[in-house]
Amino acid sequence: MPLPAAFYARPVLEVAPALVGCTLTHAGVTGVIVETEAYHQSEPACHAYVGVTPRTHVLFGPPGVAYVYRSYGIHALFNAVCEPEGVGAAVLVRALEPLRGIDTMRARRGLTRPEQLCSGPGKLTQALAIELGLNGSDLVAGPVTLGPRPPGWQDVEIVAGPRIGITKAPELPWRFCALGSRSVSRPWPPEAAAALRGRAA
DNA sequence: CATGGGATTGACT
DNA sequence: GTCAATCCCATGC
Repeated sequence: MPLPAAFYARPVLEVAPALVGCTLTHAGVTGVIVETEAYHQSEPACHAYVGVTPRTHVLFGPPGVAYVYRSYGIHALFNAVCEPEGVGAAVLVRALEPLRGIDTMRARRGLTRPEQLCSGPGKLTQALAIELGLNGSDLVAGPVTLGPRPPGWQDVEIVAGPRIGITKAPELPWRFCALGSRSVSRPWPPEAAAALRGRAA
């Protein structure tokens, strides 16, 4: 069963870490989310910061809807719209661990190693065949759906750090990663690496 | 209507 | 480490 729309109708800073460990499914393949970032209209790194425009109106619409946009003219980036209707906010999904349909992902990406198939926001949309036409689509009815944490991911440890690749509001620790995953887009913040070293091997 | 800047990736020095 | 590719759209004249 997909996550219900009410899951997304909460503060984006609650939803972003809650989505780590959950599944993302489209076009025959599924991955487990291991990295997310939160974006909110109150801070300038968020596209919704400029208010309602043709580009951002999906962000201000009902929660539980996909926001897909083109980055650097090349890549599609996938977000889940959050907060009640009228508030512009979304969670960017930055990395997955492949779970089902790995050979399909390999064919789409032209790569073999599982940890490289979805280890970045532009990579996972390629592996899942998520394109701009899915902007505004319903994440409960599909075709893109998110599901609850599968077995083995119930108690995933989550670490927070600064967001990646932005120039505005870079200080906010609004990036959330599954501690220990090798499929994240960039290494964890230093504190997280220290936490990893501190645990039993 | 012209311009400039990205929530990135992969190839190359 | 550096850098180009490539396109949508917000902004300003």
